[in-house]
Amino acid sequence: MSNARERILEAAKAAFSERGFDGVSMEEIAQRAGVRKPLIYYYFPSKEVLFEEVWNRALEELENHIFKEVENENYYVRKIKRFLRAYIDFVTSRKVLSKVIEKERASVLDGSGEGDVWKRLKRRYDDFLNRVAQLIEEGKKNELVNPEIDSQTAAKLITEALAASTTSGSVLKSIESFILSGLMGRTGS
Amino acid sequence: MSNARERILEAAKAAFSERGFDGVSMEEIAQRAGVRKPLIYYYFPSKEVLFEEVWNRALEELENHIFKEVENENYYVRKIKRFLRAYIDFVTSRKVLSKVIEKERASVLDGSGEGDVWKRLKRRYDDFLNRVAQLIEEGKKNELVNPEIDSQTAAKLITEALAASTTSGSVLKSIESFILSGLMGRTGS
DNA sequence: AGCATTTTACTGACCAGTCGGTAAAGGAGG
DNA sequence: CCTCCTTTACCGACTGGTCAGTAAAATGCT
Repeated sequence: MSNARERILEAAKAAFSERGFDGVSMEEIAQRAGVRKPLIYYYFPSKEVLFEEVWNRALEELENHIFKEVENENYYVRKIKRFLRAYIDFVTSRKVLSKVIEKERASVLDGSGEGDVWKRLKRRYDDFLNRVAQLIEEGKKNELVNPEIDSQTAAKLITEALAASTTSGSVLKSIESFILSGLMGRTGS
Repeated sequence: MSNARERILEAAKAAFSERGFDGVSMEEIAQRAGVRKPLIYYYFPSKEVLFEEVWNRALEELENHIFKEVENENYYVRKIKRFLRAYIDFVTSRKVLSKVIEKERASVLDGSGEGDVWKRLKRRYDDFLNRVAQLIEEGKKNELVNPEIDSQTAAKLITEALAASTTSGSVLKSIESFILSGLMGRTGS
């Protein structure tokens, strides 16, 4: 088993999280991995594909962390609270991964990337968003989430908002109650 | 009065909004402005400073649009509703400007940019964030906003969430009520 | 076992092209 | 002539990516 490939991925993850896709050169990744640049191309056909694997791994870890915590809980209010707590926990404890996503989400989502790779990145993120939307939809069926709220929009809004909360521990409770009230409340017009 | 400078800024704005700071070359900006590249350097000392002016203008327009609508309203609930509506209106009607901000906000905020310029960009954005936080603080004084909520965090969260809502018209009401409930509600733990 | 061959993991040297940025010289109007 | 705007021509550094080659490990064959 080659650990060079893994070291490259690790270095790429760190680099992309600091400066984003365009801000990082293959040479930099190679140096951080303690490897010559052509070796990266031995394992990955292009910079884009390398980023794709970093991106997919980040989303997979995020999904695992969040939905594992949620699936064995049947009472919806507890479920959504667990979801929020797990999300916040992920963002604060796995900052590197979170920043990879945060830095490129805007570019991935508005689909300005022209190659196949960027389309796949977008699909992957949309899948994640759909799982969150499904969770909200479930709350509407249980009549615990405001039915006026569009699930897709709420999913986008919540994930975006939570990603921004890399702030320290004490304020997290307020984030949680903020979103919770937003979902359930009915203060509109 | 030279309109070349203005054409350059306009072209830069459009380009940066599509591909972000690192994704755009000075040559591309020059071509889109119908100008040779060195002319950009006649008006702007560097790519960073050019971006700085685009960034500052975007934030200034956003602030004007938002706070102009708010300042002559004294009843707080109407005030915050106007704020949200103006924000959503800006995001949906001035998409180019919104995207400039959205694409670089993560990089600007985590301060990985090393030069003076990036520090100034961050300061500028923090100022904007503080004005939003002040608005929320005002709601706490009027006992209309949940006092558990940290204003700074809420400001970050709301702006981040609103920026993501480039979706079409019908869902905007639900975004508004979502955030409104989040601010006022008290469903926490 | 021992030898030959293929595969794996890796590197130095090097592309062609692009990057941000510059020096110097027009061209136009006063 | 001078000053302001604009261009032509160019630079060194760096970009993503390629290629020929290699040490060592795995495999096949006898």
